[in-house]
Amino acid sequence: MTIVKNSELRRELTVGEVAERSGVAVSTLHFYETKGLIRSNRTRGNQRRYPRSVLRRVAVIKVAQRTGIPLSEIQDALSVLPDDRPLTVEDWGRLSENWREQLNERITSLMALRDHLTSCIGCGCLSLRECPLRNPHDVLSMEGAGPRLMDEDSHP
Amino acid sequence: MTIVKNSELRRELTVGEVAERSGVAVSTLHFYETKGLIRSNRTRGNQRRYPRSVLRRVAVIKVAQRTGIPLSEIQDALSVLPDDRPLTVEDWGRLSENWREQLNERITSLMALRDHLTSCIGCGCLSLRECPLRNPHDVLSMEGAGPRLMDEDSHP
DNA sequence: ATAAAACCTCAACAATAGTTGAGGTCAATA
DNA sequence: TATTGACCTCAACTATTGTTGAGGTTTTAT
Repeated sequence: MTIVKNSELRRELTVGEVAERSGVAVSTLHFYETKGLIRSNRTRGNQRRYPRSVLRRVAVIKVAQRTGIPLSEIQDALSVLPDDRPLTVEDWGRLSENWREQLNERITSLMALRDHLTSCIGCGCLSLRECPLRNPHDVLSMEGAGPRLMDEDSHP
Repeated sequence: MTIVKNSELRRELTVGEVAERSGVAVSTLHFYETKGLIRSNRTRGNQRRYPRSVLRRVAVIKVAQRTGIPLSEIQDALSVLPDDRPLTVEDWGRLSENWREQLNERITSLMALRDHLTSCIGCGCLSLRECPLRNPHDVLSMEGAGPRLMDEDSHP
């Protein structure tokens, strides 16, 4: 237990403090600010000062990134929230419900891929008509314009 | 059923043909070649000609990409394989076993995240000591230097 | 009061995964 | 043979997610 000095109970945090406590680099916090993901107040000397709620905001950003969501979408989602107070249960619920949905889709897609990868060890990816990894109407078609059907004559 | 002309049974494919059949852009094939992922023979006029096996190679690259593996690693894996003949069952087995392992880890990680996201709707991410998304020794510590423990005093 | 540590902006750079365009050549068809 | 579509190289550009460094200012501690 460290003794907490009075000065450390102040309401606002410097970038360095936010960086240390959130685990992201100072440069990243600057970057997030340019992207509109976080916001800061400035001292008269133009230095950033953050409300403590920024820590939770950064944590949310990191969680969303881990689900594979790009910063632009995170920004969209966060933009409807206040950035001057901690999230409420309702705030968080709206965010996470949406993200959980996307995450679920990604997981489902990856699991399908894994299963096909597993079964394709058996087929050796040699059988055109049976291997789902080589069939445009199965997994590969799930993302963009995937590989097309290949000819049987490409076999040895 | 289209009638296949004799000239279409030739052994080598042009970039345009590979692009069309594999579903990737010509520029991407050029790019893959600079990265050592595929290789081409050249005509006397310096145009690329590919053995048909390149189609399977490109398909494998696309599958690996979907699992989240970067091109550099795909290149490493493919570099031990011949690029002048189709993959055998053994070739494919070696590749996919390794990639399936990585894919499994990603899936496991994302599922843990999803579960925490779900349970955190209930906790509203307000309870510092209970929410695993905010605890550095749980999920967040699984990838790099994640967010650190936050103060209780960041609550309203 | 002064020095050190932390902060500021802005531009450039890094890695990944490509795409686009300019300027010129090759090959297949009429 | 002439033309047209496909091809060639190379450089520059796109987007994402940041990091690094130069040159200068503010804050904090002694």
